[in-house]
Amino acid sequence: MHMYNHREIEKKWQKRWLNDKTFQVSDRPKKKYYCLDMFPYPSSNGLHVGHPEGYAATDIFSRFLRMHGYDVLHPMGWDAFGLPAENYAIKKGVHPRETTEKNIENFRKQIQSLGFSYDWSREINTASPEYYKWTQWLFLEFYKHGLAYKKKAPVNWCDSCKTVLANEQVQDGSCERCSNAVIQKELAQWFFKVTKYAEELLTDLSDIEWPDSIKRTQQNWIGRSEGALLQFPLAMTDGAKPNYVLLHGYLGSPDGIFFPWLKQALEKRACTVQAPSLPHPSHPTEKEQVDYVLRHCTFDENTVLFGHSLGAVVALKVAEKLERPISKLILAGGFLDAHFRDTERPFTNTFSWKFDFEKIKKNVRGGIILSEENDYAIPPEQGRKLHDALGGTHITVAGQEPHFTGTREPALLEHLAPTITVFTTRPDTLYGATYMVLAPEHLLLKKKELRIKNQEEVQEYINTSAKKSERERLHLEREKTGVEVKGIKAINPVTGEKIPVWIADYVIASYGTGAIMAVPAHDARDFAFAKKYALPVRMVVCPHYPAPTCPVLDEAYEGAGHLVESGPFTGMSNEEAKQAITDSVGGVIRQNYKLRDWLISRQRYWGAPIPIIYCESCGEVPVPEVDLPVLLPDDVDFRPTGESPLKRSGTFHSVTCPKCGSSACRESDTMDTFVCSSWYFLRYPSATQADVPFEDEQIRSWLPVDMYVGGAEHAVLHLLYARFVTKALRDLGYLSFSEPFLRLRNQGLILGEDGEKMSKSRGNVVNPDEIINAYGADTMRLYEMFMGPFEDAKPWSTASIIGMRRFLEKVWRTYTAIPTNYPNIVIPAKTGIQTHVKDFDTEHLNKLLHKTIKKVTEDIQEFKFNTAISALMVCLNAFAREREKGIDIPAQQRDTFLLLLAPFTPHITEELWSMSGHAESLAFHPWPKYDPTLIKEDVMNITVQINGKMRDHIIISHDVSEENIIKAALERETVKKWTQGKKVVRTVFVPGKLLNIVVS
RNA sequence: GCCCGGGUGGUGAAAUGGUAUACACGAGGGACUUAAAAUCCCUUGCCGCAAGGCGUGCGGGUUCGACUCCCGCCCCGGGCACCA
Repeated sequence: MHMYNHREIEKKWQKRWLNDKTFQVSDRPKKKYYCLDMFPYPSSNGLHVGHPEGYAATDIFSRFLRMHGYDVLHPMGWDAFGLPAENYAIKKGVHPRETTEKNIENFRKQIQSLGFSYDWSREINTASPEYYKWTQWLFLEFYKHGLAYKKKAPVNWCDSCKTVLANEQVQDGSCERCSNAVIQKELAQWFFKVTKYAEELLTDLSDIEWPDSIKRTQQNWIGRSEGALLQFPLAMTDGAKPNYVLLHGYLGSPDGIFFPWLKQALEKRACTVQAPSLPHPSHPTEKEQVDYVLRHCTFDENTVLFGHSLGAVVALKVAEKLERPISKLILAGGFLDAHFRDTERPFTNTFSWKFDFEKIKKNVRGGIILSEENDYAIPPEQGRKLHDALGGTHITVAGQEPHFTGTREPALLEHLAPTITVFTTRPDTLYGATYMVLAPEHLLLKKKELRIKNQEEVQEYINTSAKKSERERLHLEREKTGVEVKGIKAINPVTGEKIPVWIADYVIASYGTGAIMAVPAHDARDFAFAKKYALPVRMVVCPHYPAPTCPVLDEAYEGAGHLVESGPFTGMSNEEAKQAITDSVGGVIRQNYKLRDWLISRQRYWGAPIPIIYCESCGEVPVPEVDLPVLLPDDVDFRPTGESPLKRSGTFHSVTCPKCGSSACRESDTMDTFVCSSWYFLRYPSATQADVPFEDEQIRSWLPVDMYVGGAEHAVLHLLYARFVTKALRDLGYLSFSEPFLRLRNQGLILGEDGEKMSKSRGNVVNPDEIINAYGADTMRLYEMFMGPFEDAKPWSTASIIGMRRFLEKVWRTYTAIPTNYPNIVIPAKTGIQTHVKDFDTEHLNKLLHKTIKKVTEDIQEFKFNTAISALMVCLNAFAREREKGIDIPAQQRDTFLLLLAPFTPHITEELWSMSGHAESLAFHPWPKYDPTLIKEDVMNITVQINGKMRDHIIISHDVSEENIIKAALERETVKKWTQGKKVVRTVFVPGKLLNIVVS
């Protein structure tokens, strides 16, 4: 017999599990459970004590489930791309591939030294070409379906990391990685269309079992609010009124979709509108329709020619044939050839599809091309082609309905007539709107025809706010600033009143429409601004209606009430008025989200290259799937310059176009590493398959993930992205479920001994290797699980580990009969137990054991590992006391206890299990069941309270009635002492537990 | 400013309407030992000789009874941050 030697035992079992492939699962599970850890970034610091906390929890859970007969998929892999390896390369000149490989080796060794039951045959590495080939495939799938797109936009730029960042990676206006201030830069970048799933990402939260705090964080991040789009015509001090020619499309008419609404809105602005009904809308021919327009409509230098869908094609042809130039050409959902996304249309051969763009450009002074982002018929490149041919402005907007088929399309009106469109959650306060505010970046300010009188002042304000970093805006910007835009006024659509237009950076360009109607009486921010610049405050919602006078406001009133000073709506409740006022001005109710599309381009080297090629003649060309992976070249100078390092690799950068063969270049940005980690859980089941990213059958067998464990810091990063990718892949037909992770648990942070977050600079980092070496993996696992509630942050204490080690040594002693230094068995005098009691106290200890089974089983299911361990300790202490008395624990009870302990400390339990004569591993042994009849106590211990204070206990059998218990209680000396000379007012009896006697 | 989590012995913590402090660390005492370590036993919220009183951040409330529920505050931690 030996002393407990953790080094020997742990090495032995770890080796055996690996050699025997104990934890490899089959591809065809009978009863599946997918238990997943967030895979680590293999940093050069090695494992941190925070890692094993989550890994121990999933390991306990996996082992527990295996003992319940589940086939548990429990894999591990490496989130291996990322900045630290690259930064290290810059500093030390070691290639990131080399560092990463070394770090992975180290991580694997460390993780294996903890005896986790991973299926190592499914290990994945996101930086391997076998993996990132499929990350690139994912990008291409998204690209093909309009979920990946490139656009020029103001983006977050970290000048120290020399790369752009996603919104989710900006914290307090600073870079998440290096804390450098983030500035705004206008760059063309790749985005994933997360916003398409905003609503679903929000509502599906109710289907998953996640911590409420994470759900709430995601909810807030998605930031849905319901409001109205309202349009304010602009009144310019001079300038002629345009007259409009509106052309409908295939199967359309001037009475269809948005045309009546649009016509009315333009006429309200005192413009003339011609909206001809084009001949044969269901069998349109070019000649007939174009001639019809030329014959029936009049054109002059103030004409704005508008065409929707096929009407846009007619408009182009009309513009080509005009004799005099017109003011403007506006095309919505237009196209240049008859290739549609959905079906063929019958006018393919009745139009010529040849355009004289020079002539058209000569005949129109300006042009606007509007693409609809969810267009079901017109592919996005049509808008781009039109723009290439015509110039002017090309804008992709969200229509009310795909392909601008809503009955009201505010986006169109906005571009047809000078208009400010606002999003407001308070359309009920429209009568109180006394001024407008545009964000400094608002497109309207770029329009020359506005004839802004203080252009210089306005431009200066725009410039200064553009220069401000996010952080500056945050820190020195409680005080609002702004400049009035002189020379234009907005018209309040209900009062007809002309109100001033301001620009101010308290309005954010990227939210809503980038413009607001300011209602200072009912919005705190507008109120502060109005006070500063002496703008009128008009109260229109009063909480005291119908009081004759409303209170004078010294702050904004944002609560509910009834409308006052609001024309026909006066007296209506403000909630009702929201819809009523919106309708009366032709506005639309709309949901708005704070969520932005996910910016995935990174100007860095150590990531998956974006598989796009730019060809001089074909433009943007996706790399054909057969050419994947686009390999990351090794011969690269990684120094960050702000330009992607890949651009400087000649072998990588210059290529030939896969479509036409002419010279082209590759996209040189790489993908955000979060793209790699947004789908890795789909890969594990098919980890070794080279021909597909994930195999159908495997997906059906194993997914979705049943239990997912990791840190809460990913609440709006990884966890949101993975949900998005899952939904997108479902819509592309690859998956049949909508949520990737059914249950989620977050481990709490392990703090340093000083109670602060562990960090190198604080010097409070604990190295798990030393702990494992000194105390053993089992002790380490047990300690991390015993520290406190799994989800709470808790400070590390090396001194406390000894308690866990003592517990395991006690287990060892109890099972191996290795004597303590006690020379022989001595019965402690105080207990008064007779020496002839040599039998296991079956009755009492069996009860305790069965209570322990119940407690441990329930606690593991609820991730309450700390109390489960404490229950195991209580049970063992009782066993050990028996052993102290020289009494043997019967084999059945000994085995049961080992099985309960096994998920927590697998090495020592396997060893003791085999020493007890079991040939098979206990990893798949059925989990013990408890006997409910054994758990019941046969006598009740009733607490007796007097006036709610505990005074006495009575021990009494179950069959005694309440009445008799009260009687018995009142006869007790201790009770009498309190009831003497008092009257019993009432008694409260809790069966089996407590009796409260109320006296006065 | 808004949202979330938390505040219980010397320490990590347990108890989610019914005996406050299970389990563990630390501390003190004892047994064993030439001695130490290990082990085993006892004690360990505060005041008090005791009877008893007080006690879960603070102040109120609901209740026969509150760490637990409600209202108002204070402090600590985390997240969001001019989102119309």
